[in-house]
Amino acid sequence: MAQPSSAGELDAVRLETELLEQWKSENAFVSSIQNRKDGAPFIFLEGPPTANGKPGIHHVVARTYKDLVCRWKTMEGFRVERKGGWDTHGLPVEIEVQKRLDLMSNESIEQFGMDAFNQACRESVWTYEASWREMTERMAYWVDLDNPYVTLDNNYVESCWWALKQMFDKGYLYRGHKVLPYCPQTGTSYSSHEVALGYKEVEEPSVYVKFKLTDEDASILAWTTTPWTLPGNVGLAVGPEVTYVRCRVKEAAGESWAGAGGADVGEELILAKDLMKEVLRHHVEVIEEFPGSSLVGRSYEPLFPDAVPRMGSTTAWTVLEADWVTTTDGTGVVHTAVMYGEDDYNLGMEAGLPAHHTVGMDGSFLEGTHPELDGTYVKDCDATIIALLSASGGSNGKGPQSGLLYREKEYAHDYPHCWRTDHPLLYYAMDSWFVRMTAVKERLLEFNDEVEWAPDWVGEGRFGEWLRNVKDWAISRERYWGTPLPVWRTEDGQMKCIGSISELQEEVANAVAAGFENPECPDDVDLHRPIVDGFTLLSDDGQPMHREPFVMDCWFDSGCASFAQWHHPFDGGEQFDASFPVDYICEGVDQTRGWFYTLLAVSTTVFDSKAYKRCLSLGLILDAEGKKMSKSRGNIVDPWDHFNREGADATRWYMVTAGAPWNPLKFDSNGVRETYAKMFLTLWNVYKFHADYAALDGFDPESSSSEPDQRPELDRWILSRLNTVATGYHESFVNWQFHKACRDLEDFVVNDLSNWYVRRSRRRLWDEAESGDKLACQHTLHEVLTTLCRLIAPVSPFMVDTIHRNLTGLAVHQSDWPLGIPGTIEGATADEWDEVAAKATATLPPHDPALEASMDLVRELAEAGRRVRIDNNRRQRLPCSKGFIVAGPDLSAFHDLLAEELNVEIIQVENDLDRFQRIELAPNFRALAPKARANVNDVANAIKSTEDPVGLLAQIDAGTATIMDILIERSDIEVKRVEREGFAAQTVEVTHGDTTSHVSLVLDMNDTPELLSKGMARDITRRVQARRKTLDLALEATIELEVWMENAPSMMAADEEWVATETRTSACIFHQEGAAPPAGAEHFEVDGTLVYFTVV
RNA sequence: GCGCGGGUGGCUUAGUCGGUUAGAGCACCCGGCUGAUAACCGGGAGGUCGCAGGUUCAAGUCCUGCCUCGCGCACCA
Repeated sequence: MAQPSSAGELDAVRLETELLEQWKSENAFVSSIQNRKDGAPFIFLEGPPTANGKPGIHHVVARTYKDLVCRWKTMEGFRVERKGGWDTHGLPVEIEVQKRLDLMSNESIEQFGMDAFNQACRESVWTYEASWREMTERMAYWVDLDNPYVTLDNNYVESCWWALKQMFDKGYLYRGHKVLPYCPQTGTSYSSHEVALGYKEVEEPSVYVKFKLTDEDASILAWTTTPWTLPGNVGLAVGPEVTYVRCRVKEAAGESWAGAGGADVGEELILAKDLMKEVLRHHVEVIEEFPGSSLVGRSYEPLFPDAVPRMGSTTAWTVLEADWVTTTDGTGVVHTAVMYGEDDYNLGMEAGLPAHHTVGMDGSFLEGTHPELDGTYVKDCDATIIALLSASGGSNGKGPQSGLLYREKEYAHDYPHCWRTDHPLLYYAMDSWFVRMTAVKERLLEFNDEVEWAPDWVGEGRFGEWLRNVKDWAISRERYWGTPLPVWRTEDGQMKCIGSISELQEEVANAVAAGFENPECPDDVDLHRPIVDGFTLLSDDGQPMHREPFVMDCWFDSGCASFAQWHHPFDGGEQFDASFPVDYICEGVDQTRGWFYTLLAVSTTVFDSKAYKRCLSLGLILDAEGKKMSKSRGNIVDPWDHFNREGADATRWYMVTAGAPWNPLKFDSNGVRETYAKMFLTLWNVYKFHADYAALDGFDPESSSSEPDQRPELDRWILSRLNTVATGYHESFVNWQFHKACRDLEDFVVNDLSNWYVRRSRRRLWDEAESGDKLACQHTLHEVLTTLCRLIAPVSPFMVDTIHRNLTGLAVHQSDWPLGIPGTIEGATADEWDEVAAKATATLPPHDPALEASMDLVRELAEAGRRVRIDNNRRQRLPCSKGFIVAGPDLSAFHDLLAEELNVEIIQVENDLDRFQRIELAPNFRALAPKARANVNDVANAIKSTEDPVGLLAQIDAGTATIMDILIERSDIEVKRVEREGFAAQTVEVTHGDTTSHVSLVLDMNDTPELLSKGMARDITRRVQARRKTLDLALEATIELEVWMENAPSMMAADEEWVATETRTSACIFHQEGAAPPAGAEHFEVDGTLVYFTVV
């Protein structure tokens, strides 16, 4: 049944695309889960991507890490359901549509019709869905895209509403103001991400303004870069610890005064002491110094008396203290306009300043601010404001003769601009809804502590830092396309939060009964705007309630994914209970403040629980130059470039081995190429070697057997290596060190398996007769390859499936993890690796560390042999009569192998170490340093450079060795044995546990006629073989060979015979020395011998 | 500005508790080996381990400051 067929040449792309078809027809993904239907659940939650952009290689990276963990856990016996998801709301979608329909302001959207606009958004979301699906399938990310959760679905929205109502009922939801960057042209406020897109350096007038104290003839100086906020001024902030001075102007300013403003001689000004030089342009005398705290409470004249009503505030137009005030720029006094700065707003709320707008949503001054300003766009008012302040007496008529402006100064700084219209943004206090995250801060921190973060510093550091500074979450957006905020409100502020469709229907019915007209509210009412805006509800005291006209931050949507994907609590109770909190999530580190946070924020406020147990936070993907990949930079790598060239296996393997998952990955296309050539081509060729012979011989692993402990050392060695590598691989997986796991495994495939085991085993399979040795090799290859396939499968799922199927008849993705399947054990949980259960089900071959160590040494000696030959100018094919192994462990089991590798007639063990070796002494600094202290270097040099190491060692052993009055003991030194000069030898160091020994290899360089003949035979053979290859002859084809030689050693008959058989000749003639070769004969020269030959 | 993570030959990177010759891969050069694959083996060239101080007998590794890149936060009068 499981008899392998031979493997063809590798065409990775074809292999993968054919396999995709097969998976599809077999429904392989679904059956891989059904296969584990009785397994313990391992819950993965997909972070929903937005499908309104084309997927790039960076998405492939994230999906690889998601996929590999899910596949790995499935193989371990867990049931790993993977529901796909789509994030479909939010500003990015709206902007995309606005661009397409050329609707660049809210006004134009409303003219166009919110209904139609939202419909366009709804459709736009799926623009690239097909691309995503194709990418996802091609890269073999197994996720259920046929039943995904979609944030715009009514069910999903209803769950979000329910969640919000939980918060509302717990008192976490409130209505307030937030100062946001706002574009009056588009009527839109922006998230910080969008603001970051639009920073531009601009030069603007900044002004130093005098605020005249009411109770004395002095003014406090304050600075601002936004003169338009001055009419809104209601306070001045000073640092309580900062030192301020009051100073008097002594003489008029000089000629160099530039711009408006000024001060009268004798006028008194107050500002931070540190900033006098920076700010003042007059000669002044300091009258007094005092801390900021003594200014607090002083009141001053409003600059624009009518602009802001007092509204009962006792603190308006007084000096306030704020610890964030610094003296790095300005005057050390911060002008505070409550509605137009975040600090200002917070301070204003704290101190009870009037919260009153002087600027409308259209960006122009409101009526009543000042006759010369009213109705004008604020950014056009700089000159007017400066002129008003500069007038004698100033804008309020209560200032000094010189006016209220002290100075103006051009100021260059970065300022946010609307990235769509290029207009400067205004920081503007807007009505907004908040979730009181500050109330649950301690819980957030506790839950975060329970999460296993990879890497841990993201949890403790970046995310922990964020949580420690948590602010209330502004969840409302004045937008159209999103989950509507389900809060209805009366004009006098009574509120209702609706948590379900049925509740909405009930409330609508009540309202209708009370006589308020309402549209129909069927079971499948669309929960989007503008439908929901149409409902008028009834307050408890009979007033009409209208919906707060906001949609929610789309991050709120995705933050609800853990339960909204099941339509909890309306449906899917079981699924939810069984899958919350989830076991594993994985996204880019840029989600720290995004999804990682909102998931936790929602679960904490709604369920008082964490949302996920493990979180893998991935590093950013950079291009080959180290620049972040982004659409705007145009440096996005198209994954298909690689899918269509090296294939998804190589692409995925490359991404995992290129670095730790959390490190930034510089995506290098050459790296994918290299991975393909090294890892996958090598693996394929090993497989091909096995499969071709297995097919030829009709090898069937089930109908023959070969006891592992009966197999040759080489087999037992590779099996033991496999055990070691697999164990380490698994260990690294558990520790999230996927890169390390895969690098080590790759090294195993290339070095141990291909370059040693297969190379050393080739001849074993040439045997045409059925031999125990051949069977041993075939069983070994079978075991190694199938185990490798299962280890590699989670990372690169294609080629290994093909191999595994051909060797075993079974799909690799239905098979078990070689280290055990604890997930299938009753009572298992996904929370930790069950050692006992794993051990009971593991299928690894026996581990033999001693054998591995011996083989290591053998390989080192083989390499040493090649080095010896190069140093001594002896070609590799010319045999040596003897090779001596000096010291070291018993390697007699490998002597034959070594003799072949070293091309020597016989290996001998030399017991007289001193015949080929001498000793060297080296200091052991760790032991020596505490004794010798500052003299350690001198002592060390004395030990190193001793003329007579043997004598010194004898003294040390006798306890009589002192250097610089320090008794040198055996533990203070290391004894190294190295080869003696004058021998063709190399010494290698062997570490066995914590002891090191030195083994030398010595080659006998003397020639004999037999050796020369043998060597020549090998050179001829090799040339003829190369010729056969260039002639593209079949392996079993025979040739007729003729050879002519000049200045050759005399050839032994046995060697001529050997050449004849090795090169598969039907006729072979060695001509006498002196016979002339034909003109076209191929020829080569080796060690002074000229050889000609013809192949027919 | 604050926080986190980096900076090691041309490129990508490893480097444990501080231990005296900083290790690999790619690319390059020379040589070898090969019915062994786009492979392999040996050798070579290429490194002020970001800079400057400090601790130490000894620093890529620990400390301080600075430069620089990335990310995040705060963006401020």
